[in-house]
Amino acid sequence: MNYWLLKSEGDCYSIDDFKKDKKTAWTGIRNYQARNFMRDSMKVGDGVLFYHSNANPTGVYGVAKVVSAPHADETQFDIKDDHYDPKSKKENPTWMCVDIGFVEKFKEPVSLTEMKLDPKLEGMMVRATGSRLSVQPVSADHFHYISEVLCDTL
DNA sequence: GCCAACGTTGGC
DNA sequence: GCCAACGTTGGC
Repeated sequence: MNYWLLKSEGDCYSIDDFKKDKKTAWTGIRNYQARNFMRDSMKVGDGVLFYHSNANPTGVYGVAKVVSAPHADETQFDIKDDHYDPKSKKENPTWMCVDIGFVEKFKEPVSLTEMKLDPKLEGMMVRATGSRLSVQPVSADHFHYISEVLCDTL
């Protein structure tokens, strides 16, 4: 079982939208490294930290889980979609996504500031400056620490 | 809104 | 294949 951190901009798709939807296809990822993680390494049941960038505060807002195998991201074929990719072919889609299911929303978000200050989270990818990757692997220890310890002790 | 860091593009 | 120019991300 693997663990991940997925980034979303708060005004684009928020944790409240997600809570309402219960389940969503994680579309619009147009970065090869992020795609490769979804395509090659994500499995049904994997744990996901739901992260908001450009939010106040920036940080982890809740937990989700992977609920589908990787499949083609349909937005790449939709000419009206912002993420339309004219180079991608139906027979051989460039971009893949997975579906994720809502698990919980934290009472208070675990802020990036807090995560950066906590020695237990040393080495976490999201702490690195210039870490723009929107799909990041997270260690089991870091996942459990954030979703079971930090979010309850605020 | 600013700007640093990063990814992608395209000329050569 | 190099690298400069450009566009985007994301913290502040």
